[in-house]
Amino acid sequence: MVGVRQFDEDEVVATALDVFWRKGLHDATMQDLAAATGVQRGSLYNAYGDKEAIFLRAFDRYAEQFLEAAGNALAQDDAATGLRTFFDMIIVNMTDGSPPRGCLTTRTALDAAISSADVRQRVQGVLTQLEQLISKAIGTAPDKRSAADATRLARVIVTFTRGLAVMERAGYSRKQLRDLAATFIEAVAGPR
Amino acid sequence: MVGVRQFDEDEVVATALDVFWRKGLHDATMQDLAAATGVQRGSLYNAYGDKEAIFLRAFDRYAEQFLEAAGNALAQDDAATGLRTFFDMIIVNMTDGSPPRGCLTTRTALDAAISSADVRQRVQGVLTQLEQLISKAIGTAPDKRSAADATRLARVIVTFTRGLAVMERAGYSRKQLRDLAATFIEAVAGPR
DNA sequence: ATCATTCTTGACATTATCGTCAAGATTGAC
DNA sequence: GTCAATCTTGACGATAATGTCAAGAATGAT
Repeated sequence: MVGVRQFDEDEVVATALDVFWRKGLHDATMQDLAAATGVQRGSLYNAYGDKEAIFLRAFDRYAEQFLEAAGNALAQDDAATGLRTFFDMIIVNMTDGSPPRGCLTTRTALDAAISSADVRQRVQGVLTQLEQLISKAIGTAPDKRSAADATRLARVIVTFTRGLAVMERAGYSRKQLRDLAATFIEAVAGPR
Repeated sequence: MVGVRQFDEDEVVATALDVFWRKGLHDATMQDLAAATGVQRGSLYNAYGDKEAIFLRAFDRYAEQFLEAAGNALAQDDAATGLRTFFDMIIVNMTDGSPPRGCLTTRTALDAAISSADVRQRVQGVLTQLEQLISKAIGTAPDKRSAADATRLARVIVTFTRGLAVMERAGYSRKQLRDLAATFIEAVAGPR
């Protein structure tokens, strides 16, 4: 390698993630990314090709962090406790920052119609993996749910987390989201 | 009135609704609206002011239709049957068209960060009214749920419908959404 | 120390959208 | 039939974003 890259790629991707999280894939511009990272537009084009390529890297980083956090939260002896911890985690995740950034996966999913197949695939990937994590967590509960039931219920839970993300965008507070999650858990996992 | 408007306002708003539903507030352009309605851009500006004003009219139309349909669906003797009919309705609503248009309220909510207070208010209005419709429907169920419980549960149900809208955008089919809704209803309203 | 390679920079061309406006067309009222 | 008010039309200017490129800067390899 001769003319060497003048910026730290990891740092750029991390900063880009922050920009995309706050503005969304569609609304974040290359100028936004250039300003936030301190790397000129031309250099970003040279290094990555286009905006979407940067987004994919940033999103992969996000997905990895998110799924790891979800897995950790769900890893409790008691499945119900795991679910509560998990919901706490995702609610903090989407209400963090000022103003709150919301859920990047959900925001990206809603842009799906105008996004590439690559982007859609990443979104589906996160949802599928999340479903599997949840299914595994509730499937190993002491009350021995059937595998089929666990899968179906896990998908319902994933769907509800998406609903929370929408409610957050609609203006619901962290406290209201927690109330919602508590009611949901009680209704779904409680009486059994 | 002297120089009279050359187009049918109702028709224009209806067509605009279709455009916004397919493309979203953000992505639909005045050119799109002009092309779809057959009314020149300049005339639209003259008649309505700007894109958002047209959107608000279209959205009001949508909200009215949607809430009426929801109310009808929920109006069943049995609350559980009402819920099932209601979920059928919203799933058809969001998977209709080719390609499916998704849920306009949800899509608009996700644009909330970049929308005006007026737009945000409409979204909240739809969600609030929907919550009240549902609360009323399940609150009058024979098993005499407490009013507080009905409100909380209604909000959970609204949240789940938002989740379904996201899942639709993520690529889930009408059939998959129906499965999800059935599992949800069974888990929440079934065992009691 | 020099070279060849890669990165960086700033400018450029292109495309798209917005909102405005003056000139012309239309039409209800008289 | 004429008039005045309103609508329509097409062009205009401004702004913003995209992606490309040639010239210059930087640096690892020799």
